[in-house]
Amino acid sequence: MPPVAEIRSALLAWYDRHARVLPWRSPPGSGERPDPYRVWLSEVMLQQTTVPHATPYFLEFTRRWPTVVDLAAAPDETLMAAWAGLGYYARARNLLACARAVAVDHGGVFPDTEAGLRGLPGVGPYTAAAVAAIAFDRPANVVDGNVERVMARLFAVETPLPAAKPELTRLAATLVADRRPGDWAQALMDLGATVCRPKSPLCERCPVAFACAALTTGAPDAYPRRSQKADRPRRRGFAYVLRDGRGRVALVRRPEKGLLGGMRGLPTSDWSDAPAPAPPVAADWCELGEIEHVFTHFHLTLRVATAEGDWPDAVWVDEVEAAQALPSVFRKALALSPGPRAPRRGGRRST
DNA sequence: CATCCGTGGGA
DNA sequence: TTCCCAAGGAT
Repeated sequence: MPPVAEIRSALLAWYDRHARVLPWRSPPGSGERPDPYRVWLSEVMLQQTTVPHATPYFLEFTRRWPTVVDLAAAPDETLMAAWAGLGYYARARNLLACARAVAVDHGGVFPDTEAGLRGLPGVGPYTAAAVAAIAFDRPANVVDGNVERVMARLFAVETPLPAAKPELTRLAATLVADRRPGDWAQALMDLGATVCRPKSPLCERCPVAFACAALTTGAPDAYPRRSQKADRPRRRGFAYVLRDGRGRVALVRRPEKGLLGGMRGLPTSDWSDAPAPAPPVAADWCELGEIEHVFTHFHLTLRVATAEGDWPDAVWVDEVEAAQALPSVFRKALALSPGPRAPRRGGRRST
């Protein structure tokens, strides 16, 4: 049997000394509950996203929309533009849907239970547990990638991920208690982020090394076991930079669902594994080169062509503002293309 | 249960 | 260069 009480007190003591200062966090042991809106917003932004990447977005969002009711009133287009660059754009659509649900169905107040939170758009098992624990002091079992890794090592779980997930969740549940549930959840995640790291874990600094089964194997970084990854195919296509000669570029609104759903983007060809097709609109095209971009499940090689001309259903947007509101893949494409104020002849060649 | 969905930083 | 993957959720 693992020394549950010792593990808990050792990790909480460590957290009291080493908790990171983060804009959405209240100091450990302060007894001060952080604003549920800020906790929820930070948790959604941090889904599959690093703290350094999400932090400036969090500060800007809370500056522009101090409460969930403010956020609920934001126009879709404005919200999506503010999210541009953060990735996983379904999160932004769900964020707005969730804010509106809280504003309309819950009187602007977040549900204070895990079950209540779970029913909100974009709030899954992890986020519901995290908000319940951190904002409402509920003893929820908060299991993210960090916690899974810590459990896999602490108990030397041999089952590979993702199959091990239920087992890791059960193990994490054995450590949850009524005392300081919010701090406990954050302590576990901080430990995973800073000490029990995916690579090169700092076991000599670990407050629960005394109980770690993976450490005794001599290769703690070999946990969690993982089943083999599928390799990413490569797709090819065109992006089209159409200008009106007055500092504006043509953008299209992408379909609500699917890749980069609901975001504005440059007009493109289809992206397939076949060679990229020629530009479909008659114009004097100048090919500028290509960019590489990596999505979650495929590599993309995008050839960028530019011309003056029109495009079906395009909206014309000032180029500087446009770049700001675009997903990264289109920012790259736009950056490749010289703007009207810095004209450049010829194109770059790839090889 | 498998697949889809971004991005950027580090080793 | 290439590979890994980070505070997941929806379908």
